[in-house]
Amino acid sequence: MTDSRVPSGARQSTLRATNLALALRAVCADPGELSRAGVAAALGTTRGTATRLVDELVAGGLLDEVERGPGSRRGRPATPLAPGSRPVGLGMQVDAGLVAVRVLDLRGRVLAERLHEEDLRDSDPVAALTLLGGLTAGVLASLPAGVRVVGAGLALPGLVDAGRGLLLRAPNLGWSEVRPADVLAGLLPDGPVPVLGNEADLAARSVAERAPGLPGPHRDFVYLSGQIGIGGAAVLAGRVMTGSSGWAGEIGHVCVDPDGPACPCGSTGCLERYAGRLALLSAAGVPADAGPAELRARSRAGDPVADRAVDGAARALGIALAGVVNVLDIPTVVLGGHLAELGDLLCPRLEDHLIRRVLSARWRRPVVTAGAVAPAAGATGAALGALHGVLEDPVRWLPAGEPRQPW
Amino acid sequence: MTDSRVPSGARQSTLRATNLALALRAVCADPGELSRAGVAAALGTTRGTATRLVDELVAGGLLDEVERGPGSRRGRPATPLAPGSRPVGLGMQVDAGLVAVRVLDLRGRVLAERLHEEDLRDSDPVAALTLLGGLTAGVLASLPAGVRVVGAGLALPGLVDAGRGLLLRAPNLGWSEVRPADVLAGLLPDGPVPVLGNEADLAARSVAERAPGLPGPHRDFVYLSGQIGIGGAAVLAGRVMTGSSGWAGEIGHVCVDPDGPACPCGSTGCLERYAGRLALLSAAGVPADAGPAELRARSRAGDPVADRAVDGAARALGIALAGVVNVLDIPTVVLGGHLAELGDLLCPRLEDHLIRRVLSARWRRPVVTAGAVAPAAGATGAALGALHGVLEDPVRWLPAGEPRQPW
DNA sequence: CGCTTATGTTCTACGGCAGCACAAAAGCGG
DNA sequence: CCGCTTTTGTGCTGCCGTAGAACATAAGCG
Repeated sequence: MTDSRVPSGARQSTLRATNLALALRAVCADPGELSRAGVAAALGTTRGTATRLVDELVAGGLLDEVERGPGSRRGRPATPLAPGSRPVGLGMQVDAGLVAVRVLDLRGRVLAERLHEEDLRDSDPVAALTLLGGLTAGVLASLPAGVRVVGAGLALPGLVDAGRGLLLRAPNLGWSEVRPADVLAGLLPDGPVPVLGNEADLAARSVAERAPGLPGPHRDFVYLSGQIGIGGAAVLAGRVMTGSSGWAGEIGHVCVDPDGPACPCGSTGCLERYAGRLALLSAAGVPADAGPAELRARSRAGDPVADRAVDGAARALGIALAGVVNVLDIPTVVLGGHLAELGDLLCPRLEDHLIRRVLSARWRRPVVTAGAVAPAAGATGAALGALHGVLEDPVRWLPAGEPRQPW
Repeated sequence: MTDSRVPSGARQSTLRATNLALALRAVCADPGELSRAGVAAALGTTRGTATRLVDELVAGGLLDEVERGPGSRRGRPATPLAPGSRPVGLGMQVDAGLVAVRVLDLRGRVLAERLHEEDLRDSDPVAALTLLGGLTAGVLASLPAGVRVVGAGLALPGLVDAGRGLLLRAPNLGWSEVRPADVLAGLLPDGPVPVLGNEADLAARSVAERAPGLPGPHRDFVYLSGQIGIGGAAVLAGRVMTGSSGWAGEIGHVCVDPDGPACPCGSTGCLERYAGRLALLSAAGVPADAGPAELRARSRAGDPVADRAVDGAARALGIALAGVVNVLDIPTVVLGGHLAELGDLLCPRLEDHLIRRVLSARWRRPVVTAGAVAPAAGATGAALGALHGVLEDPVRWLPAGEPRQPW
């Protein structure tokens, strides 16, 4: 007997499951544009087969037949399909500055949300999670009848062990070895246990897709989440690379200068010491509570101290990101959080650094853009992640779907 | 009309193709250990189905029925299966110091090889490739009758555009915009066009698997190829991450010290300036033609200059690798080339640096090991890559297999 | 108002796997 | 030595899912 892992063989039912998933994904990638015939064309099957698949998905609520627009082509009019509106995903987030809950449906529409700003640095985990639980209970109670929560996710700014549902360490919250489900369980109605995820990974996911299966503006990019620290995530072919334990993306602790200042993490010259929110504001002489907007205003007004601080951050970001791009070959960078707020100042300078330091820049020019400045992007990503369970295995969510393997 | 890419739907023949591939992979992962019944168990199918699949693969030469050993269990003795010995992959390599050709079969056995050492720095591409073509023609002519070359690969130390068959730039060879197939085509018998690949990526592949589908000692690791420069590759779940254009892994040009020496690449303080073969030897005061073995001997004999050079290289490698591990979460490093030769000196020091600088080291300790010091690992990886085509789509290589889509 | 065109549905045919029964080839025990 | 047990390998039938084609449906067009 050996330990080699070979996935189990495909049977007839696998075929149906695969095609159901493909049909669903095809509609999700093109909401409202595809009919049964369109699905058939997209999958390369006959219309007969597509009809069978779509009918089953419609019956299970995973697809909706929607009203057709005023399009007037020849022939029998098609019945446009859209992702079902009943399955919804629950996304939650706890960050150093806010607690957030957001509910999305398969079309990426926000059905309900609640944000609560509060300084949670060095906070008590139980208190903060109790607050989150209360917000979540309220949001869930406000949902229209008939929706079905298919999954839940919780974005946290730290190292997470998703398998065991354990937050190992979140420096900016001051939390260690916290198991959020223990606190949330008592506050929420019976439902899916939230899957833990890293805030930057999930925020990146919200950039990679606008709705489950609906690609966003970029498919391959490095995301930089400027919170108090600097998190990151690499997205390749629309998939967030989480590494072998889910701890990938700690760009904030890439060494930018070995002789630089010490970092609480034990290393020296970490990127965060130069481009983290607090480090950047203090280098610019901007009070911490004034925020990046003030820094941006001062720099644009010609304040040399502020501008030098931005320069320093751009240089540090350039060194770290050049390393990342050299190693990963993903020459597109999307800035988030406070870095996005400084986008017009940072992007061109960052591009200059990257062009100089990236080996392949001559053949493919690196591009740096600022992402949308949306609050609690992690919660959106967590909800998207929850909904992805439906796209990956639609059979589980159809009436006849057994919970899992029957034996 | 949209541009969304949804893979085409699965039909009955897809099922068979999938199961053929799974059966083949199961045997490759456990050569000589699985019978038809074992394949059935591995795939979770019935023995009847497994028989059908295996018979087809045996008829096509992709599997062999081998003699059974002296195992004496109860019941009817099984017929052990092994990957077929007729399909072979051709691997070639051009490096700054050698030209190599190697032929592997599906069991990972070397059927033939030829190595030729020569200083090819700033060489003429046509001359070098003509030399390679001659070696290859000789190797192919020496192959036993009945083998079938299923693919070919060429490992090159530089940036490669595999899609267009173009070597963009190989600094240490002094080559730019070279199309090797143009030279090789006239020298080789009609056969598969060699697929270009980066030397480090392919060397990493030869660490990741000992034969096609047979996992090597590590599944997740960062490989560092110490040639004249320093190439690298990240392997996750046994798959080499080549990035969006295939240019990933340029660890040699990660910035280790922004105030460090200028690099011909345009950046400053690149890792190669500290730990590249020539930089390291010259810092240690060892003549370039003496090589890493001499450096190792001096350091172990207590030569302070040599030891300080090793320290400097370890420090630079530590800074760069800590960044890579922080970003990718792959806390296993395998050293190759001249770095492997210095393994006993470098590994412990490198681990110390990583433990200090890697954020997740507390939960998962980074490990640095030296890989086997095998010459022309890139050629082996190229041959493995060529053979992988068989594992991915066995139907193409079976008698009834049409070239591709019939329409 | 009939023709054209595209969509959606229904029916039969075919291919592939599951499940079962059975044949084959060994060891075990009297 | 022979029958029993055990495991492997091979047929056979039935079920399931898709392909392909014919047909029904619902529009626009002249």
